[in-house]
Amino acid sequence: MPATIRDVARASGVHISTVSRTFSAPHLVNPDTRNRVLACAEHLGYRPNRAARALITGRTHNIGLIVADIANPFFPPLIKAAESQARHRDYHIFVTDTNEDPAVEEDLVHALAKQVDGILLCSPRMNNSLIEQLSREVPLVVINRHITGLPTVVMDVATGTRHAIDHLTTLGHTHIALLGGPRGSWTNREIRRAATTATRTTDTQLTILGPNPPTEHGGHHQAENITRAGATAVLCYNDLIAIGLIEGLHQQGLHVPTDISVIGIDDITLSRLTRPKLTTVANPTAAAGRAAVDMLLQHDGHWSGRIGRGGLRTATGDRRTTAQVTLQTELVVRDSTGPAPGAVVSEDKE
Amino acid sequence: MPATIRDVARASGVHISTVSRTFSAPHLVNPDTRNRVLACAEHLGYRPNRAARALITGRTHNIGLIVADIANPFFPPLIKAAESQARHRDYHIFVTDTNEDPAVEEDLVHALAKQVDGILLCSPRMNNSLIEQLSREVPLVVINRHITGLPTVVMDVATGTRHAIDHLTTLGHTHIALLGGPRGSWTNREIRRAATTATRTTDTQLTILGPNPPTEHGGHHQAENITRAGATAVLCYNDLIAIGLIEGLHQQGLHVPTDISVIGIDDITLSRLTRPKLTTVANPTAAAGRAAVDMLLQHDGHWSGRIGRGGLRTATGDRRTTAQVTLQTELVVRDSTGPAPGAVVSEDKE
DNA sequence: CCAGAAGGTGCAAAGGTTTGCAGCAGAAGG
DNA sequence: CCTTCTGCTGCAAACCTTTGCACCTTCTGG
Repeated sequence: MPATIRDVARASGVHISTVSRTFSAPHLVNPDTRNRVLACAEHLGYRPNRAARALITGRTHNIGLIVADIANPFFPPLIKAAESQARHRDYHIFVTDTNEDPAVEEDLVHALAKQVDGILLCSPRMNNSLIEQLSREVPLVVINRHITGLPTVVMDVATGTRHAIDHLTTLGHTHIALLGGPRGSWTNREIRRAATTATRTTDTQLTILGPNPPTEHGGHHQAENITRAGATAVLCYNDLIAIGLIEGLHQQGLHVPTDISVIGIDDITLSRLTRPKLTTVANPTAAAGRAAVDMLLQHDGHWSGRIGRGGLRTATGDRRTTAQVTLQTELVVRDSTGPAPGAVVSEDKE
Repeated sequence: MPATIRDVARASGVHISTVSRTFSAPHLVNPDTRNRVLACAEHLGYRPNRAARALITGRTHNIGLIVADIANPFFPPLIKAAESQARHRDYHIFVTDTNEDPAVEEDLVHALAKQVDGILLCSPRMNNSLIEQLSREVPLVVINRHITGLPTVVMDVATGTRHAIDHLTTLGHTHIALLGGPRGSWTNREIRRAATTATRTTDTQLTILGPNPPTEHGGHHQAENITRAGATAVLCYNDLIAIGLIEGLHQQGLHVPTDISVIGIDDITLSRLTRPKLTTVANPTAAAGRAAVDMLLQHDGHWSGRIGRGGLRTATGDRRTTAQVTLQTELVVRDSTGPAPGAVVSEDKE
């Protein structure tokens, strides 16, 4: 039933190769012929069969996107941006979910490898050497993790963390807690490192609690430990944890920000809708999604140089130039942070 | 570089057809041979080329999923469930986003048609006749819309609406406002119809305001109109609108639920995290995602009956039996609803 | 001991497209 | 008028897999 290139060829009185060229290399065919072919194709409802095209070109025009948890509100904006960017370049995106499981990650890379031109690996939980190995099997762009020698897109969460700590110390907080994220997260390590460094210079005490699952439950469970530790301010691995924490503190009868200040990281939509509105380090997730797609496709352009008949893919040893993109974060001060209880803060806001 | 069926055949000393059968019809090949082949395949890192397979079988083992807005928190749980269900059946999912634009919907169906075995059309905004027409080009399962003659998965939002209205009238509310959703939404029409019917039997006044975009802004903007109308309770098209509305009311100095009650629909995760926690009609979105995948794949099974050599797809006129699934909704009472101001309610709660 | 079945394997065509090469016509240059 | 070039088109192989059919061997039952 579906019209093939052959039907179009017959209808327009040309050879199938001419039809093929009309679509994949229009400049090679006479304008008159081209228009005739296009008219016939339109009329027959012809659409190129991507499987057949993929079979011979070796390019599927598909991209894989692997995320830890689609339902985690951090990811949808990224997915959305990536999908949109890809579509503009005539690519489609497979989205898959690993349930935060490193083993599933590896399986998925393999499963997708043969039917995509490249994979966007988002906030991976597996270790670097495995990622490097996988990147030899299929073009990979890693998001939210820096790996030397691989194309990566990361957010400058270290600077964001520093700003957050500064913000808190300025408000007079001298004992800050850090609620860490999941094991295996590069971002988590960055935050811990940055927080440790930032508090060393001042007289601030830092209490680190974790790892925690990156969900509101993760934050909720730690509420007691926070108060027990005596911190007056908390920086959280992400907004979800922060929101769960606020909820937990609230149940203990503590008020945010009067009794205790809370800062999240990410700036998911949700953070503007809770009460109090969350102070947070905004991550440009949409930009990250777009950048990753661009990097993958730009690379893909490089790779697409055919080496003679059938030389569809480059040799594995190919050392291509890898780009590393770092995106800026921004501290967004809202209502969940305030002066430390009892602290005297000079509020010269000029 | 990537190993093909031919490499495996050579390595294990059998014909390529035997290798093929080892993977696609294992019971037809001698266990000894099979193991030898599998060992060689494993050793060579062979993975079947899906494009080639798709080319000859006509089945891509891919599913398209078209949603209005990935970033709308209603969808991710559905996407996640669908993806997981599909993966268990060795299918992958293309996710695309229409930005609430009906024209994009149509384009996407066409773009996806040739590289998927079927499409899940989620909360479509286009009209029924167009959907029916598209369903003749590619297997379609429609979610959140009832169309006679097509396989559909809907939530029984009418019953949910009735329960919500009952809940409000029981609390003594006599003037209820309904904040409608976007134009073209089947769910929106259902809610309006059910609300109108439910209020007619009692002495309740119903004020309908809309259409509104299904976002928190949509609700926020209507806050003034609600108070102006004088309603003491509001049922919203979805939780996002409800949350935006509460925010807007709050800015007017009104307190929820003391001054005014608000009910949402969907029960997105967020609804449990706002303050006050939202009373809402819970929709089983994950179940819907799974059901839709099942329906599509079951149908697909039907269709896969090859008619002789190369008869890969059924004729278009094929009148297959279509299933219609309706999932139950549930009223979840939380903190955003309470007695109408001044109303005397008998609180016999045992 | 023979007919027939059953189990396992090989053969080759087919699926829709891309692309290097060859061929052809007409134009440009000498 | 002959060459050379350019612009366009046709030819056919190749991409990798699936599958109907035919063939061969071994086993079963009579």
